[in-house]
Amino acid sequence: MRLSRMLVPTVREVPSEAVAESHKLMLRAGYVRQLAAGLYIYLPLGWKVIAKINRILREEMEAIGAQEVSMPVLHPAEPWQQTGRWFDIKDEMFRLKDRGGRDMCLGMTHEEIMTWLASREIRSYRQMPQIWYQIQTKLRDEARPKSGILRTREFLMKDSYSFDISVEALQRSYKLHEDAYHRIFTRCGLKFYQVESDTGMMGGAAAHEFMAVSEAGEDEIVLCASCGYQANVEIAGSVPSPSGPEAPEKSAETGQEVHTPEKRTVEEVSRFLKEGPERFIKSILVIAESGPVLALVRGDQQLHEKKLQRIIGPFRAALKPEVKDILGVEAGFIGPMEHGDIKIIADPALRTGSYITGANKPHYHRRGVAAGTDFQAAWHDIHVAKEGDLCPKCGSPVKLEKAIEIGNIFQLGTKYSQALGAFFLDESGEERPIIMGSYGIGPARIAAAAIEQNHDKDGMIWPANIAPFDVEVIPISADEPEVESAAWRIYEELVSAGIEALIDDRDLRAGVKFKDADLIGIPKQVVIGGRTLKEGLVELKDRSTKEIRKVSPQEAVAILKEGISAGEAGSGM
RNA sequence: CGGGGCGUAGCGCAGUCUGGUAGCGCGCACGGUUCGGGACCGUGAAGUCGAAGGUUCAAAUCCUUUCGCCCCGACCA
Repeated sequence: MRLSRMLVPTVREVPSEAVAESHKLMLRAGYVRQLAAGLYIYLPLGWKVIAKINRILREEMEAIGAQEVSMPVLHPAEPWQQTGRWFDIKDEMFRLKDRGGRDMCLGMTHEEIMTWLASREIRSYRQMPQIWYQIQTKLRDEARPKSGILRTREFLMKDSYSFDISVEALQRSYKLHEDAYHRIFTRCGLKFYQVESDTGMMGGAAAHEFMAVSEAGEDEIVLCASCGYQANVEIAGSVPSPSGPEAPEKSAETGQEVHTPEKRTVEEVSRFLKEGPERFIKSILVIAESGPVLALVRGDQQLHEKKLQRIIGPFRAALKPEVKDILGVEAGFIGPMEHGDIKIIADPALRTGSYITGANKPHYHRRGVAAGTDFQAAWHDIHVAKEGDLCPKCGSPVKLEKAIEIGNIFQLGTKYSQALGAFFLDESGEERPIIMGSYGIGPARIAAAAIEQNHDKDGMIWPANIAPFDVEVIPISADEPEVESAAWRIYEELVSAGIEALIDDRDLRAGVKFKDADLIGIPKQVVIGGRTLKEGLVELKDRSTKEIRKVSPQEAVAILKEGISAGEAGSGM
C-alpha cells in the first residue's frame, strides 16, 4: 500500500478530550475519528488492526469447532420479554417501534436470539454439543461512554454460545473457550490475567474475565503471586491485614467515652484522636427490603456494596432522618451497641480486638468496643479487597492492578433455555433444557489494550500479529532516483513474498516521515537513504527496540521474510 | 442520573472578569530557498464565536433557555 494514497490523517496536537493514552494515539496516528459520544469511525489503519484481530478470533473459534453465523441487530421485543430482560434492563437498551407499532430493540448481546434459534433447531441430544458465534455490532446506550474506543455505545463483539446436554458437557465447552481465549490474547501480544468474576445479570454458575493490565482499565483485579488466586475486586475475597503493630485496646479502656465535637467521619475522628483508621469501626445503615441493616467494617475498609447485596438483597443507603429515627442518633456518631433487634452484618476483620466507634450520642465516640461483649453480628466478608490484604486462599499479601476487560466467559446454565423453551430429548426420551454458556471478546478493547501496553513517547508499537502492516518502507530521497527505485524494489519483493508492506512514497522531508512512522507504530521499518545506499546498504529498524541494522537490500528482504514468518509460527498459527 | 469543566478557522488555544475592528500557533494553498528526526522566508484562503431568545446605540463578552463534548461518581446484562 502506498501511504500517499491512504487516508492516514496524523496530527501533531491531540484533541483535548482524549485522556487515555490509547485514545490520544489513535487520534494522533489517524486510526480513528469520533462521530459523537461513544461512536467512532475506524479509519483504514484502525480497521486493518480490527480485521487482524478478527482473523485471529475466527481461526481460534473455528479451531474449537465453533461455527460463525450472522444475527440481526434489530430484535423483536418478545424474546427479551420472555427472559425478563426487556423489563430488567433499563435505559441501557436502545428501544424503538417499527411502523406497525411493534416493540423492537437493538441487540446489546445475543443470548435471547441465539437461544431462540436453538429452541427451534435443536431437538435431540444427538445434535449437541454446538458452539455458534458471531463477530458483529452490539448497541448499548451507555450511561457514560469513555476512554476512546474502550467504552462505546456501538461496538464490535465476538460472542459465542455453547449448547450442551449436561453440566459436565458445558464445562468441556467452557474449557475449550478458556483455552482458545488464552491462545487468542497471547497471539494478540497482550499481557493478561484470567480472573474469577461476578456472574451479574447473566445469571449462572461460574464466570471468568480476561483482563489486560492497564492504567486505563475500568476494573481492578486482585492477584496473589504465591498461589495464583486471581479475581475481580467485584467478588474478590481477602483477609484484611491485622490492625497494626499495637494490639487492639484492652479492657482497661472499655466503655470510655471521648468528646469528639463535630468529628463525624473516620478520617476526622482518626486525626482528632491520633489513632489509625484501622482502630475504628465504621457503621453504615442501609435499608433493605426486609428492613434496616447496620453494616460494620473496619475504619480503613470500604463497604463492598455488591458483597452486601448478595447477603441481604437489594438495599439503599439510609437517608439522614431515617438514621436518626431508626438508631436515635445522627450519622457520624453511630455505634453498633444497643440497637435492639436491628440486623447487624459485620466484616470478620472486627471479630477480634476492640475498637473506637460512635457512642450513639452526638459528638461522642467510645473506645474499647468489642464484638461479643458490646454487640452481636452476623459475620460476612463485606469489605473491598485492597493492596496489602491477605489472599483468601493462601494468606500471602495480594496485589491490586487496574485492568481492561477484554473478554469474559459465563456458564449460563438453563436461564435462557428455560425461558425461551429450548428443550431437547435425552437418551431416555425425557425433555430437558439445553445447558448454555456464553463467551464474549471485544476486538476494539484488544486493540486499545495493545496500545496501552505497547507504546512509547513517539507513538504506538504494535505486536506483530495485529499490526496494520508488517513493514513500512521509507525512502529518504531528495530527488535521488536511485533511492526511489531501490525502495520500490524492496517494497515489491516484500509484497510478492506475502508480507504486508506500506511504502511512504509521500514527497515529504525525512523528519516528518520518521515521526509518522514511529507514531503509526508498524513493527519494522526499512529506511533507504542516499548516503547509505551509496555504500550499498539500507537500514532495518525495529520499532520497539529502536535497534538499527545496516544491511544490503537483499539481506533486508531476507531478514524480514524470515522474521515475519517465524513470528507467526511462534504465535501458534 | 448527580457533581465539575469546556464549546471561538481543520487541530491546539488566547480574547469573556471590565461590552466597542475576532486574534495567535500548527495545518492548508501558491511562490522561493531547503532536504536523515515534525525546515525557513514571503503571499494567501479559511470563523453563523455551539444554538435560540433577551438586555444594549453596540454582545464572543452580560442575562435566560437549550444542545453538544470531556472528566469524577452512580450504572455497566
